Amino acid sequence: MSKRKRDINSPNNEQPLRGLRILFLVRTPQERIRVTRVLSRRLEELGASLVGSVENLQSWTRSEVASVVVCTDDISHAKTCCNPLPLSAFEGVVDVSWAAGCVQNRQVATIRLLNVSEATQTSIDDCDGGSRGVIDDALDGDDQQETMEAAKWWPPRNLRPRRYLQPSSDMDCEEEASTRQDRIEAAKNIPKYACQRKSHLEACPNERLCEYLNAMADLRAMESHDSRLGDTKYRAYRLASAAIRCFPFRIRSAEEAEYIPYCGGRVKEAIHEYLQTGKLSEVSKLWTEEYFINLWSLLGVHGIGTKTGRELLASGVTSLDLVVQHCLSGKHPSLKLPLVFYNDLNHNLMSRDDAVRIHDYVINVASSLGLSLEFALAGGFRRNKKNGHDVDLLMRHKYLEFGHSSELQVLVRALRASGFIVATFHETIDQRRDRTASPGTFDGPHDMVFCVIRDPQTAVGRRLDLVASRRSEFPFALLAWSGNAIFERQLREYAKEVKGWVFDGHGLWKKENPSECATGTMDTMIETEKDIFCILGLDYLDPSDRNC
DNA sequence: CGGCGTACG
DNA sequence: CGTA
DNA sequence: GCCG
Repeated sequence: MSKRKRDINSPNNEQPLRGLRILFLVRTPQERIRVTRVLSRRLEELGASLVGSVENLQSWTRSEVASVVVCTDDISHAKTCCNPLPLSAFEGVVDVSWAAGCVQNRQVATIRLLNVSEATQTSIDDCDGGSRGVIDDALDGDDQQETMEAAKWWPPRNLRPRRYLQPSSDMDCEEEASTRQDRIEAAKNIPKYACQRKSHLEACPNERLCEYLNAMADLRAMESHDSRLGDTKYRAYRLASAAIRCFPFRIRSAEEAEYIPYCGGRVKEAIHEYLQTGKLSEVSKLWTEEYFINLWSLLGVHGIGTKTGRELLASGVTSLDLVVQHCLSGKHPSLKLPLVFYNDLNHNLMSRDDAVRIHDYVINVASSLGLSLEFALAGGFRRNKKNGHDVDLLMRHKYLEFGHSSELQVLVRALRASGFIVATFHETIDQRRDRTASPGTFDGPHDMVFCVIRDPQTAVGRRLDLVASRRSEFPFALLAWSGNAIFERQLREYAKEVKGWVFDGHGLWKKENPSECATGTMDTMIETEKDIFCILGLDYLDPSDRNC
Protein backbone atom coordinates (compact mmCIF):
# COMPACT_ATOMS: atom_id res chain seq x y z
CA MET A 1 0.00 0.00 0.00
CA SER A 2 2.85 2.33 0.74
CA LYS A 3 4.20 2.12 -2.76
CA ARG A 4 1.19 4.13 -3.84
CA LYS A 5 2.98 7.16 -2.54
CA ARG A 6 4.64 7.75 -5.86
CA ASP A 7 3.60 10.48 -8.24
CA ILE A 8 0.63 11.59 -6.31
CA ASN A 9 2.20 14.06 -3.99
CA SER A 10 1.85 16.83 -6.45
CA PRO A 11 2.03 20.40 -5.18
CA ASN A 12 -1.58 21.04 -6.02
CA ASN A 13 -2.66 18.15 -3.91
CA GLU A 14 -5.38 20.10 -2.25
CA GLN A 15 -6.63 22.13 -5.15
CA PRO A 16 -9.00 19.71 -6.83
CA LEU A 17 -11.45 19.88 -3.99
CA ARG A 18 -12.26 23.42 -4.95
CA GLY A 19 -14.99 23.45 -7.50
CA LEU A 20 -15.52 19.75 -7.16
CA ARG A 21 -18.71 18.55 -5.62
CA ILE A 22 -18.48 15.30 -3.83
CA LEU A 23 -21.46 13.14 -3.18
CA PHE A 24 -20.73 11.00 -0.21
CA LEU A 25 -23.11 8.24 0.66
CA VAL A 26 -22.89 6.42 3.93
CA ARG A 27 -25.27 3.92 5.36
CA THR A 28 -25.53 3.37 9.06
CA PRO A 29 -25.98 6.12 11.62
CA GLN A 30 -22.73 5.06 13.20
CA GLU A 31 -20.87 5.65 10.00
CA ARG A 32 -22.66 8.87 9.47
CA ILE A 33 -21.51 10.35 12.71
CA ARG A 34 -17.99 9.13 12.47
CA VAL A 35 -17.35 9.85 8.86
CA THR A 36 -19.11 13.13 9.00
CA ARG A 37 -17.04 14.30 11.89
CA VAL A 38 -13.79 13.18 10.36
CA LEU A 39 -14.44 14.48 6.93
CA SER A 40 -16.09 17.72 7.85
CA ARG A 41 -13.06 18.95 9.70
CA ARG A 42 -10.72 18.17 6.89
CA LEU A 43 -13.03 19.27 4.12
CA GLU A 44 -13.49 22.61 5.75
CA GLU A 45 -9.76 23.05 5.93
CA LEU A 46 -9.75 22.41 2.22
CA GLY A 47 -12.41 24.97 1.50
CA ALA A 48 -15.16 22.45 0.99
CA SER A 49 -18.35 22.33 2.92
CA LEU A 50 -20.35 19.62 4.54
CA VAL A 51 -24.10 19.42 4.40
CA GLY A 52 -26.43 17.20 6.34
CA SER A 53 -28.79 14.72 4.84
CA VAL A 54 -29.90 13.83 1.42
CA GLU A 55 -33.26 15.42 2.09
CA ASN A 56 -31.82 18.90 1.70
CA LEU A 57 -30.07 17.97 -1.48
CA GLN A 58 -32.13 20.33 -3.57
CA SER A 59 -31.39 23.34 -1.45
CA TRP A 60 -27.69 22.94 -1.02
CA THR A 61 -26.98 22.04 -4.60
CA ARG A 62 -28.20 25.49 -5.51
CA SER A 63 -25.80 27.13 -3.13
CA GLU A 64 -22.35 28.20 -4.06
CA VAL A 65 -20.35 25.82 -1.94
CA ALA A 66 -17.34 24.38 -3.62
CA SER A 67 -17.83 20.84 -2.46
CA VAL A 68 -20.51 18.86 -0.81
CA VAL A 69 -20.64 15.75 1.25
CA VAL A 70 -23.93 13.94 1.64
CA CYS A 71 -24.57 11.36 4.29
CA THR A 72 -27.57 9.12 4.06
CA ASP A 73 -28.97 6.02 5.66
CA ASP A 74 -30.61 4.91 2.51
CA ILE A 75 -28.71 4.73 -0.70
CA SER A 76 -31.59 3.91 -2.97
CA HIS A 77 -33.45 6.83 -1.55
CA ALA A 78 -30.44 9.01 -2.18
CA LYS A 79 -30.33 7.80 -5.72
CA THR A 80 -33.89 8.77 -6.41
CA CYS A 81 -33.27 12.12 -4.80
CA CYS A 82 -30.22 12.69 -6.93
CA ASN A 83 -31.61 11.74 -10.28
CA PRO A 84 -33.59 14.87 -11.11
CA LEU A 85 -30.90 17.27 -10.04
CA PRO A 86 -29.26 19.52 -12.58
CA LEU A 87 -25.81 19.02 -14.00
CA SER A 88 -24.31 21.77 -11.94
CA ALA A 89 -24.81 19.76 -8.79
CA PHE A 90 -22.98 16.75 -9.99
CA GLU A 91 -19.60 17.50 -11.30
CA GLY A 92 -18.22 15.08 -8.80
CA VAL A 93 -20.75 12.34 -8.82
CA VAL A 94 -18.19 9.91 -10.01
CA ASP A 95 -16.82 10.23 -6.53
CA VAL A 96 -19.62 8.14 -5.18
CA SER A 97 -17.68 5.03 -5.96
CA TRP A 98 -14.53 6.58 -4.74
CA ALA A 99 -16.06 7.67 -1.47
CA ALA A 100 -17.84 4.43 -0.77
CA GLY A 101 -14.80 2.42 -1.73
CA CYS A 102 -12.42 4.37 0.44
CA VAL A 103 -14.62 4.23 3.47
CA GLN A 104 -15.17 0.55 2.98
CA ASN A 105 -11.52 -0.25 2.64
CA ARG A 106 -9.74 2.61 4.35
CA GLN A 107 -7.89 2.82 1.06
CA VAL A 108 -5.99 5.76 -0.21
CA ALA A 109 -5.70 4.66 -3.74
CA THR A 110 -8.89 5.97 -5.17
CA ILE A 111 -8.61 9.17 -3.31
CA ARG A 112 -5.17 9.77 -4.65
CA LEU A 113 -6.36 8.87 -8.05
CA LEU A 114 -8.42 11.98 -7.91
CA ASN A 115 -5.62 13.91 -6.22
CA VAL A 116 -7.87 14.90 -3.44
CA SER A 117 -6.69 13.23 -0.49
CA GLU A 118 -3.57 12.51 1.14
CA ALA A 119 -5.22 14.72 3.64
CA THR A 120 -8.55 12.99 3.83
CA GLN A 121 -6.90 9.69 4.45
CA THR A 122 -4.75 11.02 7.21
CA SER A 123 -7.74 12.61 8.80
CA ILE A 124 -9.57 9.32 8.81
CA ASP A 125 -6.59 7.70 10.42
CA ASP A 126 -6.19 10.56 12.83
CA CYS A 127 -9.63 10.04 14.12
CA ASP A 128 -8.79 6.60 15.34
CA GLY A 129 -5.44 7.59 16.66
CA GLY A 130 -3.80 5.73 13.84
CA SER A 131 -5.75 2.56 14.21
CA ARG A 132 -8.49 1.86 11.79
CA GLY A 133 -10.57 -0.32 13.98
CA VAL A 134 -13.46 2.03 14.47
CA ILE A 135 -14.13 2.64 10.85
CA ASP A 136 -13.60 -1.04 10.29
CA ASP A 137 -16.24 -1.97 12.76
CA ALA A 138 -18.68 0.56 11.51
CA LEU A 139 -18.42 -0.77 8.04
CA ASP A 140 -18.39 -4.46 8.64
CA GLY A 141 -21.40 -6.57 7.99
CA ASP A 142 -23.57 -6.27 4.96
CA ASP A 143 -22.31 -2.90 3.85
CA GLN A 144 -20.41 -4.44 1.03
CA GLN A 145 -23.74 -4.55 -0.63
CA GLU A 146 -23.90 -0.81 -0.71
CA THR A 147 -20.27 -0.46 -1.55
CA MET A 148 -20.71 -2.65 -4.54
CA GLU A 149 -23.70 -0.71 -5.56
CA ALA A 150 -21.95 2.58 -5.19
CA ALA A 151 -18.98 1.30 -7.09
CA LYS A 152 -21.27 0.57 -9.93
CA TRP A 153 -22.73 3.95 -10.46
CA TRP A 154 -20.38 4.91 -13.22
CA PRO A 155 -18.59 1.90 -14.48
CA PRO A 156 -17.22 1.77 -18.00
CA ARG A 157 -19.54 0.93 -20.83
CA ASN A 158 -18.54 -2.61 -21.65
CA LEU A 159 -18.30 -3.60 -18.07
CA ARG A 160 -21.37 -1.80 -16.95
CA PRO A 161 -23.47 -3.88 -14.61
CA ARG A 162 -26.94 -4.54 -15.74
CA ARG A 163 -28.88 -4.27 -12.57
CA TYR A 164 -28.83 -2.37 -9.36
CA LEU A 165 -29.00 -4.04 -6.05
CA GLN A 166 -32.01 -3.32 -3.91
CA PRO A 167 -31.01 -3.15 -0.26
CA SER A 168 -31.73 -6.34 1.64
CA SER A 169 -33.52 -7.83 -1.33
CA ASP A 170 -32.06 -11.21 -0.45
CA MET A 171 -33.57 -11.19 2.94
CA ASP A 172 -36.99 -9.98 1.95
CA CYS A 173 -38.13 -12.34 -0.66
CA GLU A 174 -37.40 -15.90 0.24
CA GLU A 175 -37.96 -18.47 2.95
CA GLU A 176 -40.84 -19.87 1.03
CA ALA A 177 -40.78 -23.55 1.71
CA SER A 178 -38.68 -25.58 -0.66
CA THR A 179 -37.16 -28.98 -0.32
CA ARG A 180 -33.79 -29.79 -1.71
CA GLN A 181 -35.51 -31.86 -4.35
CA ASP A 182 -37.70 -28.90 -5.31
CA ARG A 183 -34.65 -26.78 -5.78
CA ILE A 184 -32.78 -29.35 -7.82
CA GLU A 185 -35.81 -29.78 -10.04
CA ALA A 186 -36.12 -26.03 -10.45
CA ALA A 187 -32.45 -25.79 -11.33
CA LYS A 188 -32.74 -28.48 -13.95
CA ASN A 189 -35.74 -26.73 -15.46
CA ILE A 190 -33.91 -23.50 -16.21
CA PRO A 191 -33.49 -23.35 -19.98
CA LYS A 192 -29.98 -22.99 -21.32
CA TYR A 193 -30.54 -19.88 -23.41
CA ALA A 194 -31.54 -16.55 -21.91
CA CYS A 195 -33.93 -16.01 -24.81
CA GLN A 196 -35.97 -18.96 -23.54
CA ARG A 197 -36.79 -17.41 -20.18
CA LYS A 198 -37.90 -14.14 -18.69
CA SER A 199 -35.20 -11.93 -17.21
CA HIS A 200 -36.84 -8.96 -15.54
CA LEU A 201 -35.24 -6.15 -13.59
CA GLU A 202 -36.58 -6.95 -10.14
CA ALA A 203 -34.31 -8.43 -7.50
CA CYS A 204 -34.15 -12.22 -7.24
CA PRO A 205 -33.58 -14.38 -4.14
CA ASN A 206 -29.90 -14.64 -5.02
CA GLU A 207 -29.39 -11.04 -5.95
CA ARG A 208 -26.16 -10.43 -4.13
CA LEU A 209 -24.58 -13.61 -5.41
CA CYS A 210 -25.48 -12.58 -8.94
CA GLU A 211 -23.99 -9.16 -8.40
CA TYR A 212 -20.79 -10.73 -7.19
CA LEU A 213 -20.69 -13.02 -10.20
CA ASN A 214 -21.22 -10.04 -12.48
CA ALA A 215 -18.39 -8.28 -10.71
CA MET A 216 -16.24 -11.37 -11.26
CA ALA A 217 -17.11 -11.14 -14.93
CA ASP A 218 -15.91 -7.54 -15.00
CA LEU A 219 -12.76 -8.51 -13.14
CA ARG A 220 -11.93 -11.32 -15.57
CA ALA A 221 -12.48 -9.01 -18.52
CA MET A 222 -10.11 -6.46 -17.01
CA GLU A 223 -7.36 -8.75 -15.80
CA SER A 224 -6.97 -10.91 -18.87
CA HIS A 225 -4.17 -9.92 -21.16
CA ASP A 226 -5.90 -11.63 -24.05
CA SER A 227 -9.12 -9.76 -24.72
CA ARG A 228 -10.78 -12.76 -26.38
CA LEU A 229 -10.03 -14.91 -23.37
CA GLY A 230 -11.15 -12.10 -21.12
CA ASP A 231 -14.43 -11.85 -22.95
CA THR A 232 -14.85 -15.60 -22.81
CA LYS A 233 -14.54 -15.63 -19.05
CA TYR A 234 -16.66 -12.51 -18.79
CA ARG A 235 -19.31 -14.37 -20.79
CA ALA A 236 -19.04 -17.43 -18.58
CA TYR A 237 -19.68 -15.51 -15.36
CA ARG A 238 -22.39 -13.39 -16.94
CA LEU A 239 -24.23 -16.44 -18.19
CA ALA A 240 -23.97 -18.15 -14.82
CA SER A 241 -25.33 -15.05 -13.14
CA ALA A 242 -28.12 -14.74 -15.70
CA ALA A 243 -29.17 -18.35 -15.18
CA ILE A 244 -29.06 -18.08 -11.39
CA ARG A 245 -31.30 -15.01 -11.64
CA CYS A 246 -34.00 -17.30 -12.95
CA PHE A 247 -33.68 -19.73 -10.05
CA PRO A 248 -36.69 -19.04 -7.86
CA PHE A 249 -35.26 -20.12 -4.49
CA ARG A 250 -32.39 -19.01 -2.38
CA ILE A 251 -29.44 -21.28 -3.10
CA ARG A 252 -28.58 -23.24 0.04
CA SER A 253 -25.61 -25.26 -1.18
CA ALA A 254 -23.12 -25.16 -4.00
CA GLU A 255 -24.07 -28.73 -4.86
CA GLU A 256 -27.63 -27.87 -5.79
CA ALA A 257 -26.41 -24.94 -7.85
CA GLU A 258 -24.54 -27.38 -10.06
CA TYR A 259 -27.78 -28.20 -11.79
CA ILE A 260 -28.19 -24.62 -12.98
CA PRO A 261 -26.88 -24.00 -16.51
CA TYR A 262 -23.37 -22.51 -16.73
CA CYS A 263 -22.60 -23.31 -13.11
CA GLY A 264 -19.56 -25.53 -13.51
CA GLY A 265 -16.52 -26.09 -11.33
CA ARG A 266 -15.28 -22.57 -10.87
CA VAL A 267 -18.68 -21.00 -10.49
CA LYS A 268 -19.57 -23.71 -8.00
CA GLU A 269 -16.46 -22.84 -6.00
CA ALA A 270 -17.45 -19.19 -6.11
CA ILE A 271 -20.94 -20.01 -4.88
CA HIS A 272 -19.43 -22.06 -2.10
CA GLU A 273 -17.25 -19.16 -1.02
CA TYR A 274 -20.24 -16.84 -1.18
CA LEU A 275 -22.36 -19.14 0.97
CA GLN A 276 -19.55 -19.43 3.54
CA THR A 277 -18.43 -15.83 3.72
CA GLY A 278 -21.13 -13.72 2.09
CA LYS A 279 -18.78 -12.39 -0.54
CA LEU A 280 -16.26 -13.25 -3.25
CA SER A 281 -12.91 -12.10 -1.99
CA GLU A 282 -11.40 -11.70 -5.46
CA VAL A 283 -13.94 -9.05 -6.30
CA SER A 284 -12.46 -6.63 -3.80
CA LYS A 285 -9.49 -6.29 -6.16
CA LEU A 286 -11.74 -4.08 -8.21
CA TRP A 287 -11.65 -1.36 -5.60
CA THR A 288 -8.45 -2.11 -3.72
CA GLU A 289 -5.84 -2.73 -6.39
CA GLU A 290 -4.49 0.41 -7.94
CA TYR A 291 -4.22 -1.28 -11.30
CA PHE A 292 -7.92 -2.03 -11.54
CA ILE A 293 -8.95 1.29 -10.09
CA ASN A 294 -6.90 3.12 -12.67
CA LEU A 295 -7.96 0.87 -15.53
CA TRP A 296 -11.57 1.27 -14.49
CA SER A 297 -11.34 5.03 -14.75
CA LEU A 298 -9.65 4.89 -18.16
CA LEU A 299 -12.30 2.52 -19.47
CA GLY A 300 -14.83 5.25 -18.86
CA VAL A 301 -13.50 7.10 -21.90
CA HIS A 302 -15.37 6.30 -25.10
CA GLY A 303 -12.69 4.72 -27.26
CA ILE A 304 -10.54 3.19 -24.53
CA GLY A 305 -11.10 -0.52 -24.11
CA THR A 306 -9.23 -3.09 -22.08
CA LYS A 307 -6.29 -3.31 -24.47
CA THR A 308 -5.70 0.40 -24.94
CA GLY A 309 -6.32 0.97 -21.25
CA ARG A 310 -3.72 -1.61 -20.34
CA GLU A 311 -1.24 -0.11 -22.78
CA LEU A 312 -1.81 3.37 -21.41
CA LEU A 313 -1.24 2.15 -17.87
CA ALA A 314 1.90 0.35 -18.94
CA SER A 315 3.24 3.54 -20.47
CA GLY A 316 2.65 5.50 -17.31
CA VAL A 317 -0.63 7.11 -18.33
CA THR A 318 -2.46 6.21 -15.17
CA SER A 319 -5.09 8.91 -14.81
CA LEU A 320 -7.59 10.79 -16.90
CA ASP A 321 -5.51 13.93 -16.57
CA LEU A 322 -2.56 12.10 -18.04
CA VAL A 323 -4.72 10.77 -20.86
CA VAL A 324 -5.62 14.36 -21.66
CA GLN A 325 -1.92 15.29 -21.64
CA HIS A 326 -1.16 12.30 -23.79
CA CYS A 327 -3.86 13.29 -26.20
CA LEU A 328 -2.75 16.91 -26.36
CA SER A 329 0.73 15.76 -27.26
CA GLY A 330 -0.70 14.18 -30.37
CA LYS A 331 -1.19 10.58 -29.29
CA HIS A 332 -4.53 8.84 -29.70
CA PRO A 333 -6.15 11.83 -31.42
CA SER A 334 -9.42 9.91 -31.67
CA LEU A 335 -9.81 10.21 -27.90
CA LYS A 336 -9.93 13.97 -27.99
CA LEU A 337 -13.65 14.35 -28.56
CA PRO A 338 -14.61 11.73 -25.98
CA LEU A 339 -12.36 13.44 -23.44
CA VAL A 340 -13.97 16.80 -24.10
CA PHE A 341 -17.34 15.33 -23.17
CA TYR A 342 -16.09 13.02 -20.48
CA ASN A 343 -17.64 14.88 -17.58
CA ASP A 344 -21.07 15.18 -19.11
CA LEU A 345 -21.17 11.58 -20.22
CA ASN A 346 -19.82 10.04 -17.05
CA HIS A 347 -21.06 12.19 -14.22
CA ASN A 348 -24.77 12.33 -14.95
CA LEU A 349 -27.33 9.63 -14.65
CA MET A 350 -29.92 9.85 -17.38
CA SER A 351 -33.47 9.16 -16.32
CA ARG A 352 -36.30 7.88 -18.44
CA ASP A 353 -37.73 11.39 -18.51
CA ASP A 354 -34.50 12.68 -20.00
CA ALA A 355 -34.55 9.94 -22.62
CA VAL A 356 -38.17 10.56 -23.54
CA ARG A 357 -37.56 14.28 -23.78
CA ILE A 358 -34.67 13.71 -26.19
CA HIS A 359 -36.77 11.23 -28.15
CA ASP A 360 -39.62 13.75 -28.40
CA TYR A 361 -37.30 16.55 -29.39
CA VAL A 362 -35.93 14.59 -32.34
CA ILE A 363 -39.43 13.58 -33.42
CA ASN A 364 -40.60 17.18 -33.31
CA VAL A 365 -37.71 18.37 -35.42
CA ALA A 366 -38.37 15.59 -37.90
CA SER A 367 -42.02 16.46 -38.22
CA SER A 368 -41.38 20.17 -38.49
CA LEU A 369 -39.08 19.36 -41.39
CA GLY A 370 -41.88 17.41 -43.01
CA LEU A 371 -39.95 14.15 -42.89
CA SER A 372 -41.76 10.86 -43.20
CA LEU A 373 -39.80 9.03 -40.56
CA GLU A 374 -41.21 7.00 -37.72
CA PHE A 375 -39.24 6.44 -34.56
CA ALA A 376 -38.84 3.92 -31.79
CA LEU A 377 -36.96 4.25 -28.53
CA ALA A 378 -34.72 1.18 -28.28
CA GLY A 379 -31.90 0.24 -25.92
CA GLY A 380 -32.14 0.03 -22.18
CA PHE A 381 -35.07 2.39 -21.88
CA ARG A 382 -37.16 0.14 -24.08
CA ARG A 383 -36.29 -2.64 -21.64
CA ASN A 384 -37.82 -0.52 -18.95
CA LYS A 385 -34.62 0.47 -17.26
CA LYS A 386 -34.95 3.45 -14.93
CA ASN A 387 -31.78 5.08 -16.15
CA GLY A 388 -29.08 4.66 -18.71
CA HIS A 389 -26.02 6.14 -20.33
CA ASP A 390 -27.36 6.78 -23.80
CA VAL A 391 -30.49 7.06 -25.91
CA ASP A 392 -30.94 4.60 -28.76
CA LEU A 393 -33.32 5.94 -31.34
CA LEU A 394 -34.36 3.73 -34.22
CA MET A 395 -36.17 5.00 -37.30
CA ARG A 396 -37.53 3.96 -40.68
CA HIS A 397 -39.43 5.59 -43.51
CA LYS A 398 -43.17 5.63 -42.94
CA TYR A 399 -44.05 4.40 -46.41
CA LEU A 400 -40.98 3.54 -48.43
CA GLU A 401 -38.66 0.58 -48.23
CA PHE A 402 -35.81 2.99 -48.88
CA GLY A 403 -35.67 6.70 -48.35
CA HIS A 404 -34.54 6.71 -44.75
CA SER A 405 -30.98 7.65 -45.64
CA SER A 406 -31.67 10.98 -47.23
CA GLU A 407 -34.24 11.87 -44.60
CA LEU A 408 -31.82 10.99 -41.82
CA GLN A 409 -29.27 13.19 -43.52
CA VAL A 410 -31.68 16.10 -43.53
CA LEU A 411 -32.63 15.44 -39.94
CA VAL A 412 -29.05 15.29 -38.72
CA ARG A 413 -28.17 18.47 -40.57
CA ALA A 414 -31.03 20.26 -38.85
CA LEU A 415 -30.18 18.84 -35.43
CA ARG A 416 -26.64 20.06 -35.89
CA ALA A 417 -27.70 23.49 -37.07
CA SER A 418 -29.94 23.96 -34.07
CA GLY A 419 -27.13 23.11 -31.69
CA PHE A 420 -28.77 19.93 -30.50
CA ILE A 421 -26.04 17.68 -31.82
CA VAL A 422 -22.83 19.09 -30.44
CA ALA A 423 -20.37 16.40 -31.51
CA THR A 424 -20.34 13.30 -33.65
CA PHE A 425 -18.27 10.28 -32.70
CA HIS A 426 -19.23 8.35 -35.74
CA GLU A 427 -21.51 8.70 -38.72
CA THR A 428 -22.49 6.37 -41.53
CA ILE A 429 -25.15 7.56 -43.91
CA ASP A 430 -25.01 5.62 -47.13
CA GLN A 431 -27.32 7.05 -49.72
CA ARG A 432 -26.63 4.25 -52.13
CA ARG A 433 -29.53 2.48 -50.48
CA ASP A 434 -31.96 5.18 -51.43
CA ARG A 435 -31.17 4.60 -55.06
CA THR A 436 -31.39 0.83 -54.93
CA ALA A 437 -34.36 -0.09 -57.01
CA SER A 438 -35.39 -3.47 -55.76
CA PRO A 439 -35.44 -4.57 -52.15
CA GLY A 440 -32.98 -7.22 -51.13
CA THR A 441 -30.39 -6.38 -53.74
CA PHE A 442 -28.11 -4.25 -51.63
CA ASP A 443 -27.63 -5.14 -48.03
CA GLY A 444 -25.37 -2.40 -46.90
CA PRO A 445 -24.90 -1.23 -43.34
CA HIS A 446 -27.58 0.49 -41.38
CA ASP A 447 -27.29 4.24 -41.32
CA MET A 448 -25.96 5.21 -37.96
CA VAL A 449 -25.04 8.42 -36.18
CA PHE A 450 -23.34 8.12 -32.80
CA CYS A 451 -23.27 11.58 -31.39
CA VAL A 452 -23.41 13.78 -28.33
CA ILE A 453 -26.42 16.02 -27.95
CA ARG A 454 -27.23 18.83 -25.58
CA ASP A 455 -30.42 18.26 -23.68
CA PRO A 456 -32.50 21.35 -24.55
CA GLN A 457 -33.95 21.46 -21.06
CA THR A 458 -31.08 20.62 -18.75
CA ALA A 459 -28.16 21.49 -21.05
CA VAL A 460 -26.49 18.23 -20.10
CA GLY A 461 -24.51 16.45 -22.79
CA ARG A 462 -25.90 13.00 -23.63
CA ARG A 463 -24.93 10.17 -25.93
CA LEU A 464 -27.48 9.63 -28.68
CA ASP A 465 -27.38 6.77 -31.16
CA LEU A 466 -29.52 7.29 -34.23
CA VAL A 467 -30.08 4.24 -36.38
CA ALA A 468 -32.13 4.14 -39.57
CA SER A 469 -33.15 0.85 -41.08
CA ARG A 470 -34.73 -0.12 -44.31
CA ARG A 471 -38.46 -0.27 -43.73
CA SER A 472 -38.81 -4.06 -43.95
CA GLU A 473 -35.75 -4.66 -41.81
CA PHE A 474 -37.15 -2.63 -38.95
CA PRO A 475 -38.27 -5.51 -36.71
CA PHE A 476 -34.82 -7.06 -36.94
CA ALA A 477 -33.16 -3.74 -36.25
CA LEU A 478 -35.47 -3.13 -33.30
CA LEU A 479 -34.72 -6.55 -31.85
CA ALA A 480 -31.01 -6.06 -32.39
CA TRP A 481 -30.91 -2.59 -30.84
CA SER A 482 -33.05 -3.38 -27.82
CA GLY A 483 -30.49 -5.64 -26.12
CA ASN A 484 -29.29 -6.29 -23.65
CA ALA A 485 -25.94 -7.52 -24.91
CA ILE A 486 -26.17 -10.88 -23.18
CA PHE A 487 -29.68 -11.40 -24.48
CA GLU A 488 -28.54 -10.63 -28.03
CA ARG A 489 -25.62 -13.01 -27.81
CA GLN A 490 -27.74 -15.79 -26.43
CA LEU A 491 -30.52 -15.19 -28.96
CA ARG A 492 -28.10 -15.45 -31.86
CA GLU A 493 -26.34 -18.42 -30.35
CA TYR A 494 -29.70 -20.13 -29.93
CA ALA A 495 -30.74 -19.29 -33.49
CA LYS A 496 -27.55 -20.78 -34.87
CA GLU A 497 -27.17 -23.82 -32.62
CA VAL A 498 -30.77 -24.86 -32.31
CA LYS A 499 -32.43 -23.60 -35.49
CA GLY A 500 -29.58 -23.29 -37.96
CA TRP A 501 -30.37 -19.66 -38.65
CA VAL A 502 -27.77 -16.94 -38.86
CA PHE A 503 -29.38 -13.88 -37.41
CA ASP A 504 -28.54 -10.19 -37.31
CA GLY A 505 -30.13 -6.79 -37.36
CA HIS A 506 -31.12 -7.14 -41.01
CA GLY A 507 -32.71 -10.55 -41.20
CA LEU A 508 -32.38 -14.30 -40.84
CA TRP A 509 -30.55 -16.68 -43.11
CA LYS A 510 -30.16 -20.45 -43.17
CA LYS A 511 -26.66 -21.27 -42.11
CA GLU A 512 -26.02 -23.66 -44.98
CA ASN A 513 -28.03 -21.85 -47.59
CA PRO A 514 -27.81 -18.08 -47.23
CA SER A 515 -30.24 -17.51 -50.07
CA GLU A 516 -32.96 -19.05 -47.96
CA CYS A 517 -33.80 -16.08 -45.87
CA ALA A 518 -36.56 -14.58 -43.81
CA THR A 519 -36.94 -10.84 -43.99
CA GLY A 520 -39.85 -8.50 -44.23
CA THR A 521 -39.82 -8.74 -47.97
CA MET A 522 -39.89 -12.51 -48.36
CA ASP A 523 -42.89 -14.78 -48.36
CA THR A 524 -42.45 -15.39 -44.66
CA MET A 525 -43.68 -11.91 -43.86
CA ILE A 526 -42.02 -10.54 -40.80
CA GLU A 527 -43.50 -7.31 -39.61
CA THR A 528 -42.94 -7.36 -35.88
CA GLU A 529 -40.56 -8.72 -33.30
CA LYS A 530 -43.18 -11.34 -32.46
CA ASP A 531 -42.85 -12.76 -35.96
CA ILE A 532 -39.13 -13.22 -35.41
CA PHE A 533 -39.59 -15.00 -32.09
CA CYS A 534 -42.18 -17.14 -33.80
CA ILE A 535 -39.96 -18.19 -36.66
CA LEU A 536 -37.24 -19.01 -34.14
CA GLY A 537 -39.66 -21.19 -32.21
CA LEU A 538 -39.52 -18.98 -29.14
CA ASP A 539 -42.22 -17.56 -26.91
CA TYR A 540 -42.34 -13.81 -27.32
CA LEU A 541 -40.40 -11.93 -24.69
CA ASP A 542 -41.41 -8.44 -23.75
CA PRO A 543 -38.42 -6.07 -23.87
CA SER A 544 -38.61 -5.78 -20.08
CA ASP A 545 -37.88 -9.53 -19.93
CA ARG A 546 -34.63 -9.16 -21.84
CA ASN A 547 -32.53 -7.81 -18.97
CA CYS A 548 -30.21 -10.78 -18.54
C1' DC B 1 -10.93 -30.03 -27.53
C1' DG B 2 -13.26 -26.39 -30.44
C1' DG B 3 -16.66 -22.80 -29.97
C1' DC B 4 -18.40 -18.91 -27.71
C1' DG B 5 -23.11 -13.01 -31.63
C1' DT B 6 -22.82 -10.19 -35.15
C1' DA B 7 -22.23 -5.90 -37.48
C1' DC B 8 -20.27 -1.46 -37.83
C1' DG B 9 -16.24 1.92 -38.07
C1' DC C 1 -9.16 -2.12 -31.78
C1' DG C 2 -13.56 -0.32 -29.96
C1' DT C 3 -18.72 0.24 -30.01
C1' DA C 4 -23.61 -1.18 -30.19
C1' DG D 1 -15.02 -21.01 -17.88
C1' DC D 2 -18.78 -23.88 -19.59
C1' DC D 3 -20.95 -26.87 -23.14
C1' DG D 4 -21.35 -30.45 -26.64
